[in-house]
Amino acid sequence: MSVTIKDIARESGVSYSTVSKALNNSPLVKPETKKKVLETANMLGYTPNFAAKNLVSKKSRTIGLVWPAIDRIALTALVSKINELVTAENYFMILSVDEADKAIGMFIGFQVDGVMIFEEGRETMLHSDVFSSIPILSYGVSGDHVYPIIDVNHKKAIHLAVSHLIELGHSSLSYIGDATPGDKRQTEKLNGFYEAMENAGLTVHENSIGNTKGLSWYDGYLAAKELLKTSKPTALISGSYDISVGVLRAAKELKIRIPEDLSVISYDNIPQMASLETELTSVGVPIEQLAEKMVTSLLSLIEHPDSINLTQLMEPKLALRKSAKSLQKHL
Amino acid sequence: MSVTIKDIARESGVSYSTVSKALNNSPLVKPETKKKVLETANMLGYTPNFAAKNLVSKKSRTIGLVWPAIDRIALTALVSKINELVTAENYFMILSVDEADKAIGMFIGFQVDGVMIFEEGRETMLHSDVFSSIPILSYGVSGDHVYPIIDVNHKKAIHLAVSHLIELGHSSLSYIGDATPGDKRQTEKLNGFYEAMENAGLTVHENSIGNTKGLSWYDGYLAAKELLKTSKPTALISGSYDISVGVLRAAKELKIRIPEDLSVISYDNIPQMASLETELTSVGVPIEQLAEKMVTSLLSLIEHPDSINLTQLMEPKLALRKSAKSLQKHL
DNA sequence: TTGTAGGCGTTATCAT
DNA sequence: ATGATAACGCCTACAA
Repeated sequence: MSVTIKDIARESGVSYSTVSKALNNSPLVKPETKKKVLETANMLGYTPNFAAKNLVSKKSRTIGLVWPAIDRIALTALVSKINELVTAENYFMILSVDEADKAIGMFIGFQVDGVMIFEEGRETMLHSDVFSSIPILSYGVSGDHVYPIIDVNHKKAIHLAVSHLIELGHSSLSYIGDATPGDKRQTEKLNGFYEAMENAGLTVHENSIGNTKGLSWYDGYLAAKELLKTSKPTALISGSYDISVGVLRAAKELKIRIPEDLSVISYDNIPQMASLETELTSVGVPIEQLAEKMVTSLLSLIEHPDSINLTQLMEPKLALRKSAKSLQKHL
Repeated sequence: MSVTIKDIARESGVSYSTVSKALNNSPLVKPETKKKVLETANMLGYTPNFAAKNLVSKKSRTIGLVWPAIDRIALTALVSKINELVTAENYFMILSVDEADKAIGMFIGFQVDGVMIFEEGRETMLHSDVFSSIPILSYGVSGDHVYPIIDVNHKKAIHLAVSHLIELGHSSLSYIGDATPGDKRQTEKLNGFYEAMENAGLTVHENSIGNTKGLSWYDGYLAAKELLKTSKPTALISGSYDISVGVLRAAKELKIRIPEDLSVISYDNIPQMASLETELTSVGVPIEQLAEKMVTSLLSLIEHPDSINLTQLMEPKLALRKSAKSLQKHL
């Protein structure tokens, strides 16, 4: 049986409504009373009951984050950053690794004020009544969604990568990534590649596209092995962090040195890029920017429920590391 | 304003207490009434309010997991597995990436039934009143804790690694890991190394121990570079997954091939070991076993609060992969 | 400045 | 089989 404000009230000889006020730092209570109450509260080891609190206030100052794919490590840094920002705004954040539907149901039950979804691959279809009952923001894929989305200009990102490689003197470029039709985010990247190549007047040979058919490192590994055996590009763009991990592994097995024999640029602008055996040059939106945008967007959605907040496209940047090298030097 | 059982009651022409019973599938309500209630509930898009529910029932069927170090990826697989098991037992799981104190305070506020802590490095000191008010289980370090701990027999793990390397013909072994005095878990590993070496009649030279002074890959990288330059072991044991990542990177820069020039065994028995550029042979408790043990322990603690549940030591296993090789072949 | 009372959404115990 | 009604812990008018 945990201690409640009534216990504090009894112990400190005031009414429990006074205790409530004192605990909430109301100006309506005499400083010394407040002090005494706080002391006995502390002494008794009081912890407020959110269930009761939320029940009456209809607010929890908590946001829920739906993150089913924790094994895809590309997002951990983003999660940490978001938690930081949310904390700074005096909110709590709780995570769920369940599927979106289940997680959101739970969050609503717990009376969170808003939820963020990390969508992976195909868009999560939510029951239409869900997003009407609570502010929802997704780090996901633009489309005809009913809830607002923070998305990345994927095409632009790939354009950046292609341009950089061309500047380095490459003309034989390959792309490796998931081309499963249902996954808009991934197909955007692939389309961006075709587009950028065409703009540059370069042709894309059929066997210079590697379809991983999945997003795990192993998918990347298999596809990279296939690709690097049949085709001999001087530069390769990889669709995600995890896929890049597979590419590195494949290259190693095939005794292809990076960047000496092959320049690689990876999608996903995250710190982990620097901790790979070969530091990967990458393109993507820096996570600080993403985090900032997501938090401010969701909080404004919570605090001004009327604010119409549609899809927002974030601008990617190129992060230079050690996996892409000028071709000239090695001619 | 979300829909409550009173709305359902009004809409379906029964009292709200009947609605409550119907929703909870009580046998005390006529099937047709139940059906009607369920229908209108569904029509209205009703979602139960946990705050209210928990308030009266004093149970939430939810456990909280404290996981401040999400950037240390060694644990993601464990988290997923735990979530799976917990779900199978009809519980929810929510995560927090805040510090233990804050996270637990929040969890208690949300009325979770129990909490798990992933302790990283130094032991989290909790206010003594915390763990008396809620079942707590830690994946942590044995010691004079007041709450139960699931720990790993770290020494044994290192012993396994050492024996394996000796069987492969190695006698010049090094250990690299965090030797910061405060961190019991890490120092256990180091002590295990000394012990195993002594048992085998091998001497440990001073410069064959690399102190990373931290647990990030970069710490491992720096220490490995130092170690591999000054000493020339034929085999190396690394204290954690992340440190191993750093070791791989250092070895690559120094043009040391694994396992041809150097055999490596890493601590941490997790799937990610197989996704590194070089698949690492490793020692540690398989995560399925850990997850299983943790979930059953916490749930039994929740359901039988009297069950005294002290520190439990899990037995590590050796997982053979490709980073450790017989020395003979290369003499 | 403090105390009283009503209500938040739900369950559980009574009556009916 | 159904309906009042009293909790659960807290907040917030309003009254004293």
